[in-house]
Amino acid sequence: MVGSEQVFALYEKIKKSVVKDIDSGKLKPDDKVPSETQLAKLFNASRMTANRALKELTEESRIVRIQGVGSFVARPKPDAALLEIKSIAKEIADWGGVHSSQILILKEEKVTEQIAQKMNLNIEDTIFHSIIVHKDRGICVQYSERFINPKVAPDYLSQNFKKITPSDYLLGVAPIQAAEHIIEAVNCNKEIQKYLKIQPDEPCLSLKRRTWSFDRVATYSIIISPGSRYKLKGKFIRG
Amino acid sequence: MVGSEQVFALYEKIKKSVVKDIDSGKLKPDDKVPSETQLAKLFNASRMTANRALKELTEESRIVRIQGVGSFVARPKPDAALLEIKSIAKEIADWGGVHSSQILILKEEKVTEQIAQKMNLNIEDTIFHSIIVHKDRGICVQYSERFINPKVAPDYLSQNFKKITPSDYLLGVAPIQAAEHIIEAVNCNKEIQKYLKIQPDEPCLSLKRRTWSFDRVATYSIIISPGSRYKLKGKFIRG
DNA sequence: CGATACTACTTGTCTATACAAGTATAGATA
DNA sequence: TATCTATACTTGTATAGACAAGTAGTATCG
Repeated sequence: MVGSEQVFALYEKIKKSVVKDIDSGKLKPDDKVPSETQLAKLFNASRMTANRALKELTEESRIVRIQGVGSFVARPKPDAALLEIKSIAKEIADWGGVHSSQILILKEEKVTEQIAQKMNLNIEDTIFHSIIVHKDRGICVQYSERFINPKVAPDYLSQNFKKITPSDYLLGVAPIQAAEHIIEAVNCNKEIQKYLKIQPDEPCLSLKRRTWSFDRVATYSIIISPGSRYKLKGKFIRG
Repeated sequence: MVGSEQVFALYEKIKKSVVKDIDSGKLKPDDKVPSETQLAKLFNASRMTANRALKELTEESRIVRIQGVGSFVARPKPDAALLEIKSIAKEIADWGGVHSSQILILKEEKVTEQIAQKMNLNIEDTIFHSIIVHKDRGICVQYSERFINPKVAPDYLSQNFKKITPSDYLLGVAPIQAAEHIIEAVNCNKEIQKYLKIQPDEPCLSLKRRTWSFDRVATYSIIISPGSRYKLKGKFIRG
Protein backbone atom coordinates (compact mmCIF):
# COMPACT_ATOMS: atom_id res chain seq x y z
CA MET A 1 0.00 0.00 0.00
CA VAL A 2 3.04 2.28 0.17
CA GLY A 3 2.88 5.12 -2.30
CA SER A 4 -0.09 3.57 -4.03
CA GLU A 5 -2.44 6.00 -5.69
CA GLN A 6 -6.17 5.63 -5.37
CA VAL A 7 -7.61 4.55 -8.68
CA PHE A 8 -11.01 5.93 -9.50
CA ALA A 9 -13.48 4.42 -11.88
CA LEU A 10 -14.05 6.47 -14.99
CA TYR A 11 -17.64 7.29 -14.09
CA GLU A 12 -16.39 8.60 -10.75
CA LYS A 13 -13.91 10.88 -12.49
CA ILE A 14 -16.71 12.32 -14.60
CA LYS A 15 -18.84 12.84 -11.49
CA LYS A 16 -16.01 14.56 -9.66
CA SER A 17 -15.38 16.82 -12.62
CA VAL A 18 -19.00 17.97 -12.76
CA VAL A 19 -19.21 18.37 -8.99
CA LYS A 20 -16.04 20.44 -9.07
CA ASP A 21 -17.52 22.74 -11.69
CA ILE A 22 -20.65 23.14 -9.57
CA ASP A 23 -18.83 23.73 -6.30
CA SER A 24 -16.36 26.17 -7.85
CA GLY A 25 -19.22 28.23 -9.23
CA LYS A 26 -18.24 27.58 -12.84
CA LEU A 27 -21.66 25.97 -13.21
CA LYS A 28 -24.44 27.80 -11.41
CA PRO A 29 -27.93 26.59 -10.45
CA ASP A 30 -30.10 26.01 -13.54
CA ASP A 31 -27.04 26.05 -15.81
CA LYS A 32 -26.90 23.33 -18.41
CA VAL A 33 -24.52 20.50 -17.66
CA PRO A 34 -22.70 19.03 -20.70
CA SER A 35 -24.77 16.30 -22.33
CA GLU A 36 -23.92 12.63 -22.03
CA THR A 37 -22.49 12.64 -25.53
CA GLN A 38 -20.29 15.65 -24.84
CA LEU A 39 -19.00 14.23 -21.55
CA ALA A 40 -18.34 10.86 -23.19
CA LYS A 41 -16.24 12.52 -25.89
CA LEU A 42 -14.48 14.72 -23.31
CA PHE A 43 -13.44 11.78 -21.14
CA ASN A 44 -12.97 9.25 -23.92
CA ALA A 45 -15.76 7.21 -22.40
CA SER A 46 -18.82 5.52 -23.78
CA ARG A 47 -22.19 7.22 -23.45
CA MET A 48 -23.25 4.60 -20.88
CA THR A 49 -20.41 5.65 -18.60
CA ALA A 50 -21.35 9.32 -18.86
CA ASN A 51 -24.96 8.26 -18.32
CA ARG A 52 -24.03 6.49 -15.11
CA ALA A 53 -22.16 9.53 -13.82
CA LEU A 54 -25.08 11.89 -14.50
CA LYS A 55 -27.60 9.36 -13.18
CA GLU A 56 -25.79 9.11 -9.86
CA LEU A 57 -25.51 12.90 -9.63
CA THR A 58 -29.29 12.99 -10.04
CA GLU A 59 -29.68 10.56 -7.15
CA GLU A 60 -27.40 12.78 -5.10
CA SER A 61 -29.58 15.79 -5.97
CA ARG A 62 -26.72 17.67 -7.56
CA ILE A 63 -28.37 17.89 -10.97
CA VAL A 64 -31.84 17.59 -12.48
CA ARG A 65 -32.34 15.75 -15.77
CA ILE A 66 -35.15 16.28 -18.24
CA GLN A 67 -35.60 13.80 -21.03
CA GLY A 68 -35.32 15.44 -24.40
CA VAL A 69 -33.90 18.64 -22.94
CA GLY A 70 -30.77 18.09 -20.92
CA SER A 71 -29.22 18.08 -17.47
CA PHE A 72 -29.17 21.12 -15.25
CA VAL A 73 -27.48 22.10 -12.00
CA ALA A 74 -29.96 21.61 -9.15
CA ARG A 75 -30.92 24.51 -6.94
CA PRO A 76 -29.28 24.18 -3.55
CA LYS A 77 -31.38 22.93 -0.68
CA PRO A 78 -30.97 24.11 2.95
CA ASP A 79 -29.15 20.95 3.90
CA ALA A 80 -28.97 17.27 3.21
CA ALA A 81 -30.40 15.53 6.21
CA LEU A 82 -33.83 14.24 6.99
CA LEU A 83 -35.90 14.62 10.10
CA GLU A 84 -39.14 12.76 10.12
CA ILE A 85 -41.69 13.64 12.69
CA LYS A 86 -45.05 11.99 12.51
CA SER A 87 -48.12 14.19 12.37
CA ILE A 88 -49.67 14.68 15.78
CA ALA A 89 -52.88 13.00 14.67
CA LYS A 90 -51.01 9.90 13.54
CA GLU A 91 -48.93 9.80 16.68
CA ILE A 92 -51.96 9.99 18.92
CA ALA A 93 -53.61 7.26 16.88
CA ASP A 94 -50.49 5.11 17.16
CA TRP A 95 -50.57 5.02 20.95
CA GLY A 96 -54.26 4.35 20.95
CA GLY A 97 -55.52 7.82 21.71
CA VAL A 98 -58.41 9.71 20.20
CA HIS A 99 -57.40 12.78 18.28
CA SER A 100 -59.50 15.89 17.86
CA SER A 101 -58.58 19.44 17.07
CA GLN A 102 -60.00 22.89 17.48
CA ILE A 103 -59.29 25.69 15.03
CA LEU A 104 -58.87 28.93 16.99
CA ILE A 105 -57.77 31.17 14.15
CA LEU A 106 -57.91 30.69 10.39
CA LYS A 107 -57.56 33.82 8.29
CA GLU A 108 -55.60 35.80 5.75
CA GLU A 109 -53.55 38.69 7.10
CA LYS A 110 -50.64 40.98 6.33
CA VAL A 111 -47.25 39.59 7.19
CA THR A 112 -45.26 40.97 10.06
CA GLU A 113 -41.67 41.94 9.39
CA GLN A 114 -40.45 38.91 11.32
CA ILE A 115 -42.52 36.44 9.31
CA ALA A 116 -41.71 38.15 6.01
CA GLN A 117 -38.06 37.67 6.75
CA LYS A 118 -38.40 34.05 7.80
CA MET A 119 -40.53 33.18 4.78
CA ASN A 120 -38.77 35.25 2.14
CA LEU A 121 -41.86 37.40 1.52
CA ASN A 122 -42.35 41.08 0.81
CA ILE A 123 -43.79 43.23 3.55
CA GLU A 124 -46.88 44.01 1.45
CA ASP A 125 -47.67 40.31 0.95
CA THR A 126 -50.39 38.51 2.86
CA ILE A 127 -50.24 35.08 4.44
CA PHE A 128 -52.65 32.52 5.80
CA HIS A 129 -52.48 32.28 9.55
CA SER A 130 -53.88 29.42 11.59
CA ILE A 131 -53.86 28.45 15.23
CA ILE A 132 -54.96 24.95 16.07
CA VAL A 133 -55.08 23.11 19.38
CA HIS A 134 -54.78 19.32 19.19
CA LYS A 135 -56.38 17.16 21.82
CA ASP A 136 -56.33 13.55 22.88
CA ARG A 137 -59.66 12.57 24.48
CA GLY A 138 -60.28 16.23 25.18
CA ILE A 139 -56.89 16.86 26.82
CA CYS A 140 -54.78 19.45 25.03
CA VAL A 141 -51.48 18.03 23.87
CA GLN A 142 -50.33 20.53 21.28
CA TYR A 143 -50.65 24.19 20.31
CA SER A 144 -49.84 24.74 16.68
CA GLU A 145 -49.52 28.16 15.09
CA ARG A 146 -48.83 28.13 11.38
CA PHE A 147 -48.12 30.67 8.68
CA ILE A 148 -48.74 29.42 5.15
CA ASN A 149 -47.42 30.95 1.95
CA PRO A 150 -50.56 31.52 -0.19
CA LYS A 151 -48.55 30.82 -3.34
CA VAL A 152 -48.13 27.15 -2.43
CA ALA A 153 -51.66 26.57 -1.10
CA PRO A 154 -54.03 29.23 -2.53
CA ASP A 155 -57.18 27.27 -1.60
CA TYR A 156 -56.16 26.70 2.01
CA LEU A 157 -58.77 29.01 3.54
CA SER A 158 -61.67 27.51 1.59
CA GLN A 159 -61.06 24.01 2.92
CA ASN A 160 -63.35 22.96 5.75
CA PHE A 161 -60.92 20.44 7.27
CA LYS A 162 -63.59 18.02 8.29
CA LYS A 163 -62.39 15.07 6.28
CA ILE A 164 -58.73 16.00 5.99
CA THR A 165 -56.40 17.61 8.52
CA PRO A 166 -54.69 20.88 7.60
CA SER A 167 -51.32 19.10 7.68
CA ASP A 168 -52.41 16.39 5.30
CA TYR A 169 -54.01 18.93 2.98
CA LEU A 170 -50.78 20.91 2.87
CA LEU A 171 -48.72 17.79 2.23
CA GLY A 172 -51.00 17.05 -0.71
CA VAL A 173 -50.78 20.40 -2.46
CA ALA A 174 -47.28 21.34 -1.32
CA PRO A 175 -45.09 18.29 -0.74
CA ILE A 176 -42.24 19.07 1.63
CA GLN A 177 -38.90 19.13 -0.10
CA ALA A 178 -36.93 20.37 2.85
CA ALA A 179 -37.38 21.58 6.36
CA GLU A 180 -35.50 23.24 9.17
CA HIS A 181 -36.29 22.75 12.82
CA ILE A 182 -35.33 24.44 16.04
CA ILE A 183 -36.29 22.51 19.13
CA GLU A 184 -36.25 24.11 22.57
CA ALA A 185 -37.51 23.53 26.05
CA VAL A 186 -39.44 26.59 27.20
CA ASN A 187 -41.86 27.94 29.73
CA CYS A 188 -44.62 29.16 27.47
CA ASN A 189 -46.49 32.44 27.74
CA LYS A 190 -49.80 32.93 29.52
CA GLU A 191 -51.94 32.84 26.40
CA ILE A 192 -50.63 29.46 25.36
CA GLN A 193 -50.83 28.25 28.96
CA LYS A 194 -54.51 29.11 28.82
CA TYR A 195 -55.05 27.30 25.53
CA LEU A 196 -53.21 24.19 26.71
CA LYS A 197 -54.60 24.38 30.24
CA ILE A 198 -51.23 23.88 31.91
CA GLN A 199 -49.46 25.26 34.98
CA PRO A 200 -46.99 28.17 34.55
CA ASP A 201 -43.96 26.09 35.56
CA GLU A 202 -44.76 23.18 33.27
CA PRO A 203 -41.86 22.74 30.85
CA CYS A 204 -42.94 22.68 27.22
CA LEU A 205 -41.36 21.52 24.02
CA SER A 206 -41.15 24.25 21.41
CA LEU A 207 -40.64 23.26 17.80
CA LYS A 208 -40.12 25.98 15.24
CA ARG A 209 -40.25 24.62 11.75
CA ARG A 210 -39.81 26.04 8.27
CA THR A 211 -40.74 23.89 5.30
CA TRP A 212 -39.85 24.33 1.66
CA SER A 213 -41.92 23.27 -1.30
CA PHE A 214 -41.22 23.97 -4.96
CA ASP A 215 -38.19 25.97 -3.88
CA ARG A 216 -40.30 28.36 -1.83
CA VAL A 217 -40.68 28.65 1.92
CA ALA A 218 -44.10 27.00 2.28
CA THR A 219 -44.82 27.22 5.99
CA TYR A 220 -43.45 28.55 9.21
CA SER A 221 -44.84 26.86 12.30
CA ILE A 222 -44.52 27.24 16.01
CA ILE A 223 -45.56 24.10 17.80
CA ILE A 224 -45.78 23.96 21.58
CA SER A 225 -46.38 20.77 23.55
CA PRO A 226 -46.43 20.29 27.32
CA GLY A 227 -43.63 17.93 28.36
CA SER A 228 -45.85 15.93 30.64
CA ARG A 229 -48.24 15.05 27.85
CA TYR A 230 -46.17 14.74 24.74
CA LYS A 231 -42.97 13.13 23.61
CA LEU A 232 -41.55 13.83 20.21
CA LYS A 233 -40.21 10.78 18.45
CA GLY A 234 -37.82 10.74 15.55
CA LYS A 235 -36.05 8.00 13.69
CA PHE A 236 -33.28 8.15 11.20
CA ILE A 237 -31.14 6.19 8.88
CA ARG A 238 -28.02 7.57 7.36
CA GLY A 239 -27.71 7.10 3.62
CA MET B 1 -55.12 7.28 -21.33
CA VAL B 2 -58.25 5.16 -21.05
CA GLY B 3 -57.51 1.54 -20.39
CA SER B 4 -53.82 2.07 -20.87
CA GLU B 5 -51.59 -0.21 -18.87
CA GLN B 6 -48.55 1.13 -17.13
CA VAL B 7 -45.47 -0.15 -18.88
CA PHE B 8 -42.55 -0.88 -16.66
CA ALA B 9 -38.95 -1.00 -17.70
CA LEU B 10 -37.43 -4.44 -17.54
CA TYR B 11 -35.06 -3.53 -14.72
CA GLU B 12 -38.06 -2.34 -12.74
CA LYS B 13 -39.82 -5.64 -13.23
CA ILE B 14 -36.77 -7.45 -11.91
CA LYS B 15 -36.63 -5.12 -8.92
CA LYS B 16 -40.30 -5.61 -8.17
CA SER B 17 -39.92 -9.38 -8.40
CA VAL B 18 -37.08 -9.42 -5.88
CA VAL B 19 -38.84 -6.96 -3.57
CA LYS B 20 -41.95 -9.10 -3.70
CA ASP B 21 -39.96 -12.17 -2.69
CA ILE B 22 -38.47 -10.22 0.21
CA ASP B 23 -41.75 -8.71 1.39
CA SER B 24 -43.62 -11.99 1.11
CA GLY B 25 -41.02 -13.73 3.26
CA LYS B 26 -39.94 -16.06 0.50
CA LEU B 27 -36.52 -14.47 0.83
CA LYS B 28 -35.50 -13.80 4.43
CA PRO B 29 -32.74 -11.51 5.77
CA ASP B 30 -29.27 -12.82 4.86
CA ASP B 31 -30.75 -15.15 2.23
CA LYS B 32 -28.95 -15.20 -1.08
CA VAL B 33 -30.66 -13.33 -3.88
CA PRO B 34 -30.35 -14.93 -7.35
CA SER B 35 -27.18 -13.80 -9.08
CA GLU B 36 -27.17 -11.30 -11.93
CA THR B 37 -26.66 -14.11 -14.41
CA GLN B 38 -29.56 -16.13 -13.02
CA LEU B 39 -31.91 -13.14 -12.99
CA ALA B 40 -30.87 -12.21 -16.53
CA LYS B 41 -31.71 -15.70 -17.76
CA LEU B 42 -34.97 -15.74 -15.76
CA PHE B 43 -36.21 -12.46 -17.25
CA ASN B 44 -34.66 -12.85 -20.68
CA ALA B 45 -32.58 -9.80 -19.96
CA SER B 46 -28.93 -8.95 -20.35
CA ARG B 47 -26.68 -9.10 -17.33
CA MET B 48 -26.41 -5.29 -17.37
CA THR B 49 -30.14 -5.00 -16.84
CA ALA B 50 -30.10 -7.43 -13.92
CA ASN B 51 -27.08 -5.54 -12.61
CA ARG B 52 -28.99 -2.27 -12.69
CA ALA B 53 -31.91 -3.81 -10.81
CA LEU B 54 -29.70 -5.20 -8.04
CA LYS B 55 -27.62 -2.03 -7.92
CA GLU B 56 -30.71 0.08 -7.29
CA LEU B 57 -31.95 -2.35 -4.65
CA THR B 58 -28.60 -1.84 -2.93
CA GLU B 59 -29.11 1.91 -2.99
CA GLU B 60 -32.56 1.37 -1.48
CA SER B 61 -30.99 -0.76 1.27
CA ARG B 62 -33.07 -3.79 0.37
CA ILE B 63 -30.07 -5.99 -0.39
CA VAL B 64 -26.36 -6.07 0.34
CA ARG B 65 -23.89 -7.06 -2.38
CA ILE B 66 -20.44 -8.53 -1.87
CA GLN B 67 -18.11 -8.73 -4.83
CA GLY B 68 -17.13 -12.28 -5.57
CA VAL B 69 -19.75 -13.70 -3.24
CA GLY B 70 -23.23 -12.60 -4.16
CA SER B 71 -26.23 -10.50 -3.17
CA PHE B 72 -28.07 -10.98 0.10
CA VAL B 73 -31.31 -9.72 1.59
CA ALA B 74 -30.51 -6.81 3.93
CA ARG B 75 -31.45 -6.97 7.58
CA PRO B 76 -34.33 -4.65 8.33
CA LYS B 77 -33.53 -1.30 9.91
CA PRO B 78 -35.67 0.44 12.57
CA ASP B 79 -37.10 2.91 10.07
CA ALA B 80 -36.34 4.87 6.96
CA ALA B 81 -36.05 8.47 7.97
CA LEU B 82 -33.07 10.59 8.82
CA LEU B 83 -32.52 13.00 11.65
CA GLU B 84 -29.28 14.84 11.66
CA ILE B 85 -28.22 16.61 14.77
CA LYS B 86 -24.83 18.24 14.87
CA SER B 87 -22.43 17.26 17.61
CA ILE B 88 -22.56 19.69 20.51
CA ALA B 89 -18.93 20.64 19.98
CA LYS B 90 -19.57 21.55 16.36
CA GLU B 91 -22.69 23.45 17.19
CA ILE B 92 -20.95 25.53 19.82
CA ALA B 93 -18.14 26.21 17.39
CA ASP B 94 -20.64 27.25 14.72
CA TRP B 95 -22.09 30.05 16.81
CA GLY B 96 -18.65 31.21 17.81
CA GLY B 97 -18.52 29.67 21.25
CA VAL B 98 -15.64 27.90 22.93
CA HIS B 99 -16.32 24.26 23.66
CA SER B 100 -14.85 22.30 26.51
CA SER B 101 -15.99 19.17 28.26
CA GLN B 102 -15.50 17.45 31.55
CA ILE B 103 -15.63 13.70 31.94
CA LEU B 104 -17.39 12.86 35.20
CA ILE B 105 -17.62 9.10 34.76
CA LEU B 106 -15.86 6.75 32.37
CA LYS B 107 -15.89 3.10 33.31
CA GLU B 108 -16.94 -0.44 32.51
CA GLU B 109 -19.82 -1.82 34.54
CA LYS B 110 -22.52 -4.46 34.60
CA VAL B 111 -25.67 -3.58 32.70
CA THR B 112 -28.87 -2.82 34.50
CA GLU B 113 -31.98 -4.64 33.41
CA GLN B 114 -33.32 -1.50 31.81
CA ILE B 115 -30.20 -0.86 29.74
CA ALA B 116 -29.88 -4.52 28.78
CA GLN B 117 -33.37 -4.41 27.39
CA LYS B 118 -32.85 -1.16 25.50
CA MET B 119 -29.54 -2.32 24.03
CA ASN B 120 -30.38 -5.96 23.32
CA LEU B 121 -27.76 -7.24 25.77
CA ASN B 122 -27.70 -10.12 28.22
CA ILE B 123 -27.94 -9.32 31.90
CA GLU B 124 -24.45 -10.73 32.55
CA ASP B 125 -22.85 -8.47 29.89
CA THR B 126 -20.88 -5.36 30.76
CA ILE B 127 -21.05 -1.95 29.12
CA PHE B 128 -19.01 1.22 28.99
CA HIS B 129 -20.66 4.04 30.87
CA SER B 130 -19.73 7.68 30.53
CA ILE B 131 -21.08 10.94 31.86
CA ILE B 132 -19.79 14.09 30.25
CA VAL B 133 -20.72 17.73 30.81
CA HIS B 134 -20.21 20.04 27.85
CA LYS B 135 -19.46 23.70 28.41
CA ASP B 136 -19.27 26.86 26.39
CA ARG B 137 -16.80 29.29 27.91
CA GLY B 138 -17.17 27.50 31.21
CA ILE B 139 -20.97 27.58 31.22
CA CYS B 140 -22.61 24.16 31.23
CA VAL B 141 -24.83 23.64 28.23
CA GLN B 142 -25.28 19.90 28.12
CA TYR B 143 -25.25 16.81 30.34
CA SER B 144 -24.59 13.68 28.38
CA GLU B 145 -24.85 10.18 29.83
CA ARG B 146 -23.93 7.41 27.45
CA PHE B 147 -23.91 3.63 27.46
CA ILE B 148 -21.67 2.07 24.83
CA ASN B 149 -21.83 -1.50 23.59
CA PRO B 150 -18.23 -2.81 24.07
CA LYS B 151 -18.60 -4.97 20.99
CA VAL B 152 -18.68 -1.97 18.68
CA ALA B 153 -15.97 0.08 20.42
CA PRO B 154 -13.77 -2.28 22.49
CA ASP B 155 -10.99 0.32 22.88
CA TYR B 156 -13.27 3.10 24.08
CA LEU B 157 -11.97 3.16 27.66
CA SER B 158 -8.32 3.33 26.64
CA GLN B 159 -8.78 6.51 24.62
CA ASN B 160 -7.70 9.68 26.36
CA PHE B 161 -10.05 11.99 24.42
CA LYS B 162 -7.63 14.87 24.33
CA LYS B 163 -7.36 15.13 20.58
CA ILE B 164 -10.68 13.57 19.62
CA THR B 165 -14.09 13.87 21.26
CA PRO B 166 -15.85 10.68 22.41
CA SER B 167 -18.56 11.28 19.81
CA ASP B 168 -16.12 11.59 16.95
CA TYR B 169 -14.20 8.54 18.14
CA LEU B 170 -17.40 6.51 18.21
CA LEU B 171 -18.40 7.73 14.76
CA GLY B 172 -15.03 6.58 13.49
CA VAL B 173 -15.10 3.03 14.85
CA ALA B 174 -18.87 2.55 14.75
CA PRO B 175 -20.52 4.57 11.99
CA ILE B 176 -24.18 5.18 12.76
CA GLN B 177 -26.49 3.24 10.49
CA ALA B 178 -29.68 4.16 12.25
CA ALA B 179 -30.94 5.94 15.32
CA GLU B 180 -34.06 6.48 17.32
CA HIS B 181 -34.77 9.60 19.31
CA ILE B 182 -37.25 10.62 21.93
CA ILE B 183 -37.30 14.32 22.67
CA GLU B 184 -39.06 15.74 25.73
CA ALA B 185 -39.23 18.88 27.76
CA VAL B 186 -38.54 18.02 31.40
CA ASN B 187 -37.66 19.40 34.78
CA CYS B 188 -34.50 17.50 35.51
CA ASN B 189 -33.53 15.85 38.78
CA LYS B 190 -31.37 17.45 41.48
CA GLU B 191 -28.19 15.67 40.53
CA ILE B 192 -28.31 16.93 36.98
CA GLN B 193 -29.39 20.37 38.20
CA LYS B 194 -26.17 20.39 40.23
CA TYR B 195 -24.03 19.35 37.29
CA LEU B 196 -25.58 21.92 34.96
CA LYS B 197 -25.81 24.61 37.65
CA ILE B 198 -29.41 25.49 36.87
CA GLN B 199 -32.51 26.44 38.87
CA PRO B 200 -35.08 23.71 39.75
CA ASP B 201 -37.81 25.22 37.56
CA GLU B 202 -35.62 25.69 34.50
CA PRO B 203 -37.15 23.67 31.63
CA CYS B 204 -34.71 21.29 30.00
CA LEU B 205 -34.59 19.46 26.74
CA SER B 206 -34.21 15.72 27.16
CA LEU B 207 -33.01 13.69 24.22
CA LYS B 208 -32.91 9.92 24.55
CA ARG B 209 -31.12 8.33 21.67
CA ARG B 210 -30.34 4.81 20.56
CA THR B 211 -27.88 4.31 17.72
CA TRP B 212 -27.26 1.23 15.63
CA SER B 213 -23.99 0.23 14.00
CA PHE B 214 -23.25 -3.00 12.16
CA ASP B 215 -26.76 -4.19 13.02
CA ARG B 216 -26.15 -3.89 16.75
CA VAL B 217 -27.39 -1.32 19.22
CA ALA B 218 -24.22 0.70 19.60
CA THR B 219 -25.13 3.36 22.15
CA TYR B 220 -27.93 4.54 24.37
CA SER B 221 -27.65 8.14 25.44
CA ILE B 222 -29.53 10.50 27.67
CA ILE B 223 -28.76 14.09 26.83
CA ILE B 224 -30.08 16.94 28.92
CA SER B 225 -29.75 20.60 27.99
CA PRO B 226 -31.16 23.66 29.75
CA GLY B 227 -33.65 25.42 27.50
CA SER B 228 -32.24 28.83 28.23
CA ARG B 229 -28.82 27.88 26.99
CA TYR B 230 -29.34 25.45 24.19
CA LYS B 231 -31.41 25.05 21.09
CA LEU B 232 -31.42 21.84 19.13
CA LYS B 233 -31.29 22.34 15.41
CA GLY B 234 -32.23 19.82 12.77
CA LYS B 235 -32.52 19.99 9.04
CA PHE B 236 -33.99 17.64 6.59
CA ILE B 237 -34.56 16.90 2.96
CA ARG B 238 -36.95 14.29 1.81
CA GLY B 239 -35.52 11.91 -0.75
C1' DC C 1 -51.15 33.54 -40.31
C1' DG C 2 -51.69 29.07 -38.12
C1' DA C 3 -51.17 24.26 -38.12
C1' DT C 4 -48.27 20.47 -39.46
C1' DA C 5 -44.16 17.88 -40.49
C1' DC C 6 -39.40 17.47 -40.19
C1' DT C 7 -34.89 17.70 -37.83
C1' DA C 8 -31.52 17.73 -34.48
C1' DC C 9 -30.65 16.96 -29.99
C1' DT C 10 -31.53 15.21 -25.50
C1' DT C 11 -32.24 11.47 -21.97
C1' DG C 12 -34.04 6.48 -21.05
C1' DT C 13 -33.58 1.75 -21.68
C1' DC C 14 -31.49 -2.44 -23.35
C1' DT C 15 -28.22 -5.84 -25.46
C1' DA C 16 -24.01 -8.55 -26.13
C1' DT C 17 -19.57 -8.63 -24.96
C1' DA C 18 -15.30 -8.04 -22.44
C1' DC C 19 -12.06 -7.85 -18.82
C1' DA C 20 -10.97 -6.85 -13.89
C1' DA C 21 -11.27 -8.15 -9.26
C1' DG C 22 -12.81 -10.60 -5.23
C1' DT C 23 -14.22 -15.15 -2.94
C1' DA C 24 -14.81 -20.01 -2.00
C1' DT C 25 -13.74 -24.58 -2.80
C1' DA C 26 -11.56 -28.72 -4.40
C1' DG C 27 -7.43 -30.83 -5.46
C1' DA C 28 -2.42 -31.04 -5.81
C1' DT C 29 1.87 -30.30 -3.53
C1' DA C 30 5.46 -29.81 0.03
C1' DT D 1 -1.13 -31.47 8.02
C1' DA D 2 -0.52 -27.12 6.13
C1' DT D 3 -0.01 -24.48 1.99
C1' DC D 4 -0.36 -23.36 -2.56
C1' DT D 5 -2.98 -23.51 -7.06
C1' DA D 6 -6.41 -23.96 -10.40
C1' DT D 7 -11.28 -23.21 -11.14
C1' DA D 8 -15.74 -21.68 -11.06
C1' DC D 9 -18.54 -18.30 -9.69
C1' DT D 10 -19.63 -13.76 -8.12
C1' DT D 11 -19.89 -8.61 -8.62
C1' DG D 12 -17.72 -4.15 -10.75
C1' DT D 13 -16.65 -1.48 -14.62
C1' DA D 14 -16.59 -0.29 -19.41
C1' DT D 15 -17.63 -0.38 -24.51
C1' DA D 16 -20.22 0.16 -28.88
C1' DG D 17 -24.29 0.03 -30.73
C1' DA D 18 -29.34 0.25 -30.98
C1' DC D 19 -33.96 1.96 -30.56
C1' DA D 20 -37.51 4.55 -27.87
C1' DA D 21 -39.30 8.76 -26.27
C1' DG D 22 -39.43 13.52 -25.25
C1' DT D 23 -38.37 18.59 -26.54
C1' DA D 24 -37.43 22.70 -29.23
C1' DG D 25 -36.87 24.96 -33.20
C1' DT D 26 -37.27 25.32 -38.32
C1' DA D 27 -39.32 24.79 -42.56
C1' DT D 28 -43.32 23.79 -45.17
C1' DC D 29 -47.98 23.63 -46.46
C1' DG D 30 -52.88 25.02 -46.52
